[in-house]
Amino acid sequence: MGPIIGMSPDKKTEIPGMQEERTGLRGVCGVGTLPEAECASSPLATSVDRASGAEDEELTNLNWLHENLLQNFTLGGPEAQTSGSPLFDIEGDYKQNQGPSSSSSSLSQNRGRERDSLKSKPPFSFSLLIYMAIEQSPSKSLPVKEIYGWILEHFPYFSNAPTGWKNSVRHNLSLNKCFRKVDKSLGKANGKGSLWCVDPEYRPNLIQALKKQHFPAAHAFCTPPASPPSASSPPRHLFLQGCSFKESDIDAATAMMLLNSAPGHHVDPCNSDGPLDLSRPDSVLVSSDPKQDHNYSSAALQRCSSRSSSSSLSSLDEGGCERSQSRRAGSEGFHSDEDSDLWDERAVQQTSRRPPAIKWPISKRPRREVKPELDEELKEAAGSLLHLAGIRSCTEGSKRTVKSTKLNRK
DNA sequence: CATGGGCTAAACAAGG
DNA sequence: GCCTTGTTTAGCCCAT
Repeated sequence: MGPIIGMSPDKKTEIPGMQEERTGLRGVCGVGTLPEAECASSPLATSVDRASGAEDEELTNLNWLHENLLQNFTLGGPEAQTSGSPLFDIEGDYKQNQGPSSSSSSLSQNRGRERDSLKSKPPFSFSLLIYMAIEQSPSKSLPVKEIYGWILEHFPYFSNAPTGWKNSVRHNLSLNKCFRKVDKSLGKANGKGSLWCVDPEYRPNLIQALKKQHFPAAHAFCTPPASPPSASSPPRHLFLQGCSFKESDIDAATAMMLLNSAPGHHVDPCNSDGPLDLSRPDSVLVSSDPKQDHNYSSAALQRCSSRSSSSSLSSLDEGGCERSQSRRAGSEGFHSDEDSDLWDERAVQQTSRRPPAIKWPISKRPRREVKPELDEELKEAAGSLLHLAGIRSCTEGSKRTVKSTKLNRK
């Protein structure tokens, strides 16, 4: 598939130590302390790779993760909230939890973390960065310049980085089928450049990419919960490596998408509070020219029928193929609002390891038949995802820490 | 080892 | 002419 990339830009520095760390910790976290029922209630939790059995299934439990990990990590303390600087680095907190004597110098540690955050790349791929930026915008569409601005604002790393990252951003926007140009007449009326928005049909795949960045890494923190999960209040801010988010930031968008997938909870991000009606086929520049369907999309089309969802990219394939084919069948542009919404539902269900053979008849499937319990489950899933933004980043920071530690040893 | 994902760099065109 | 934006290509590294 293609466009979605759930990999971090700094993967080159963080990944090598990941596997051994994960395997090393897996033995620790194998203790079955995770509540099972919540796993079933979270569509997202079930989407993680569970091929290795019950142990892994327990590890993918979202509620266990955020209810325990977030208790251990200071996600959004008062200091962090006021500073608003991207200083979350799980290393410090992780070590604080490991060691008894490190809690006295948290202020200096935070300053050190802030310095680190300026040096280290954010744990998101450019696709996800763009996705976050766009989803955070009120109109769910941004010009390139504002995408730059958002990235700079949330990831100060790039302010000191060479300008090549802007090229990468543009490259992603152009090449990644997840992003679409908005018709100038409907969007930015003056000035050059177009507005860019997230293709609603690819949104679930972006979610999954984001998710898959979250979950596997969370294994690194699979320490048995020291205390039973409590209904602690969720963090208000999530401080990631290299960036800071309010809870309402990026994963609020993600959560909103999950909520969108819930029957009766549709909030069209492109229509909600902006003038753009992206559900209209004429509101988005979509070319049927096969020439434009290059690279990612064409690869996606080629692979979509054969590959399993072993990666976030392949998962995007699943969605992209269907849409690409439908596009080639003549339906240019966005699906109707209902179509994309239905597709979202299907995507969420597919991530829930529903047998892939099931294909809902789009035109016949009842919409808006709200089952309250299902609705609540989806809401919970959205909430879980909110928390996971911090958790995954915690693990990224941890992985980075472990890696650097090993390098230092060498 | 092959394949694919992701990043980076570069060139080029178009428009302001 | 310069800058920004958008597209395209190529190459590299890394994980699977």
